[in-house]
Amino acid sequence: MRKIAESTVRRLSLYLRFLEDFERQGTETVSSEALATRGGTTSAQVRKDLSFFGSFGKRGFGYSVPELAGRLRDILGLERTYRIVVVGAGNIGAALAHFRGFEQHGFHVVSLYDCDPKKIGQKRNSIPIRDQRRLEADLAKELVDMAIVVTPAGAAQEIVDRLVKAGVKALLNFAPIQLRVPDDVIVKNVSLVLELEALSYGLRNR
Amino acid sequence: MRKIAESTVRRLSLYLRFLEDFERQGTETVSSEALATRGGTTSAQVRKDLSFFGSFGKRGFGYSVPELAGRLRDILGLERTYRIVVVGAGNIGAALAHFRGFEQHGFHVVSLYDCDPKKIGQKRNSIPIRDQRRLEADLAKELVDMAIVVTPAGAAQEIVDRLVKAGVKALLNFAPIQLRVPDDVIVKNVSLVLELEALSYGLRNR
DNA sequence: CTATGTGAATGATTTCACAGCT
DNA sequence: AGCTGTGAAATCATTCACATAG
Repeated sequence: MRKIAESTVRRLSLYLRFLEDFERQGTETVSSEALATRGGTTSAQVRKDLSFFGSFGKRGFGYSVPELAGRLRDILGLERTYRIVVVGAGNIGAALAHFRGFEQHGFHVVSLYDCDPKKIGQKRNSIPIRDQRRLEADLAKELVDMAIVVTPAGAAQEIVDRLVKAGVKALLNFAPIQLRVPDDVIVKNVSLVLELEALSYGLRNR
Repeated sequence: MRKIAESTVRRLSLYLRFLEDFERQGTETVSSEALATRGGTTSAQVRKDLSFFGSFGKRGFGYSVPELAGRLRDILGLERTYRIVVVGAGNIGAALAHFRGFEQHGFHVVSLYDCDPKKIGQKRNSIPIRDQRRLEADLAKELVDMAIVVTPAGAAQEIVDRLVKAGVKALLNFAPIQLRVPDDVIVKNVSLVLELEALSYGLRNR
């Protein structure tokens, strides 16, 4: 498959969110223009994004909402569910455990990991908090697809090395460091301070 | 000022993070190559990013760590602190209240807002939870610079309309909807499901 | 001699505009 | 008649490569 831009993939995910809304409200058909307006982009952009993967619409008509949603789920690899662990059961880790959006979209948080003996054995939203030292043993029994890293900065790289060694190929990193991983491991970073700094820049320069 | 790419601004913020590390460990001097390696980019990219704003290095030598950090803070508008409110005192809102990174970087969370009478009046990490209905009255007394929106999807647009009307010009949105705001209001979206879907796409296509 | 700063070249992404289906 | 799908054009971002300053 031809290399697809990160920005395109992110927009596809956004289009899928809109299609889910349309599905819920029973809308049958949608035009590229309608998706564009909703997502703050242009109809040409929507059509171009889709065209990398096939042609899913009917000319003069638009797209079938359920069909396009299905195609996007297929493209994004969402026809299956994913098993996830969250490493770090602090405030953010616990909040992630309670976040319903993950489950609703097929991302199943199977376990939290922490090193605080007071937390180990507890649950958050019925998800168990396990001893971080058991990570390798647990993953060897049943591998997970993705890990969310919400440890302090100092612990993140070591945890990630262990996750990678255990076979995890996709990471969502909240720690404020740039992780070093092999080429076949995908990392996405979430940095709230960085987002606020981008807002700060924006406020100042306009 | 010439229009600067979003991607450049985000990298500047990243460079600043690295410079803060260097400052802490007392490193005096850094090269574009060192910053590049750290951030997974190239030295040419680093120099180009900086060149949009001036020339801060010494040829044959590199950059003074404290000086470059200062310049970046200045460029990003971080020579001051910002007052922030968090709307929605659910799990994520509470986690944000406990997040030390905000305060450390000059983003001061002054208040949480919620509509649940059981939560109103409580505190999270000594930040008060106030009645959402008081938003306008409070902001009229003392305006905030930014708001973080962590309400359910259904409530987000209405809250944002009120924040905008009250004069807030910068929003960080966690709600899974595309917000409609006037042109002079900046919005950055954080969508964890979108990040996981991007990981899903990545896992499948390599 | 070393590492910056920067035009010029290359590469990537978005927009345009219209032919082609339905 | 209307909206998609798509090459071609335009714009935007990154990389190259080297003159220049310390």
